[in-house]
Amino acid sequence: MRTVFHLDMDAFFVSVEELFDPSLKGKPVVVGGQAHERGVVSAASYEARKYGVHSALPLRTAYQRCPQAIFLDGHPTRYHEYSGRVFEVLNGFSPVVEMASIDEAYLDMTGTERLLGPPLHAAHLLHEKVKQTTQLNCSIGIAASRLVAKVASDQAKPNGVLWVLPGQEAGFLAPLDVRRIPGVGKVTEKRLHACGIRQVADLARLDEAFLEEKFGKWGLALAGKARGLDAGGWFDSEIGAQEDPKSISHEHTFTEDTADTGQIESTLAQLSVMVGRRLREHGLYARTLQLKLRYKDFTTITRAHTLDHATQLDIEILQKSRLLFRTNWKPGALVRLVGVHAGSLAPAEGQMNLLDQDQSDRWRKALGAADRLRDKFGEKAVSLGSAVQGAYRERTHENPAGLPGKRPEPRT
DNA sequence: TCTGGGGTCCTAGGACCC
DNA sequence: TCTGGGGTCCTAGGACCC
Repeated sequence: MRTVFHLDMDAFFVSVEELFDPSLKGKPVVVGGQAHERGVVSAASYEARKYGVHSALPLRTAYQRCPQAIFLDGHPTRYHEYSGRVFEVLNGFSPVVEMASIDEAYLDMTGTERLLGPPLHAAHLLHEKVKQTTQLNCSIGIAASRLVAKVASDQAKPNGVLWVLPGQEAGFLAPLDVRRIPGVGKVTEKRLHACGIRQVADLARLDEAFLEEKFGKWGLALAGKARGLDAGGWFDSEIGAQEDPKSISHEHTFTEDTADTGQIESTLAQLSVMVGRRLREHGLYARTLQLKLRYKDFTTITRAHTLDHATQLDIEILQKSRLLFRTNWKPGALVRLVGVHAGSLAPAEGQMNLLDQDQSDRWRKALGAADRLRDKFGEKAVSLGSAVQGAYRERTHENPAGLPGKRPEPRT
């Protein structure tokens, strides 16, 4: 029998902000941007939640509901720093720790009893230690599966510990709304309601065949979840098994919708550089590049292209995403968002002829140098995209095929 | 309600191959 | 000729999570 902890920080971003500005305590605080900006709430203080403000709510709506709230842009580097501190504490409690996101983690506590005592005791020690080293509150769920531990930490909020005893899983879940099951979102909830299923108990009563017929592969997993099992999908994976990312992407929503190709393509250049850089950081190469385009009316298209080799080079990423943009954009249509996505990632670039290989090596060295400059002097040290764009223009003159030629040498 | 940005996983259809 | 069947790859879209 496994013992799993799920630890979730309470109102994480807001709580970190309060550490740096104690005057925020007890007030309605919204992290995510200014009240009039495009964007959504990243985190809301419990005070703000009383007015119906919650994460993912548009900032403008949050303002309508709670005009007296304090709106903050937030400090991502501080959040990462505190997330790291939490991780250090967790590492002292179990060798098997997995940060599931910036503010939550799973710990496999199986076999820690001799050292830390029974689960509830260990959880209280952990809760204390987190508070002591970060001054932040968290909630902890304890169960035999990841799924139930996660639901338990949710029920324990704020600042609580909840243990679901082995054998009690179904009973614990039964009275809860189906929406509490991770993976059941707005759409699935509605479909379940349409079938008369509102609580987990209703779900557990149904037979698997019915759920599979109605909801496919997902329905089958759902049947297991209703009984507290880590049935299928992500929850079934080992805790702490950290794998390479499967995709890397960056996107940007314009402050105002635009049909200016210069603006859109220079944004594509910036996004391409960011994607290329992340690929190099991970030592990964992408074979599929994808453009994302969202229009004024929010209709969104994605257009992908698979290369015959894998790449981590900014220019190649830009070339493809720009081509996809030029061939798929409805001319004149106002664009709200553009994105660049790299998929089919692998740790090597695959077969390439020697000439291309040589060119590719030189680019990689130059880009590595640019990355280090940015590390040292900040993101603006190497003008984003313009170097690549310049190189691209030269290249198109000399070499219309866009294949690596003798020049240009990358400018950094 | 005027809707971010970074991900994961699933579905479904078509191409292509044997 | 009126039509198979499985496997794999690619593309597009969508649900969901924090």
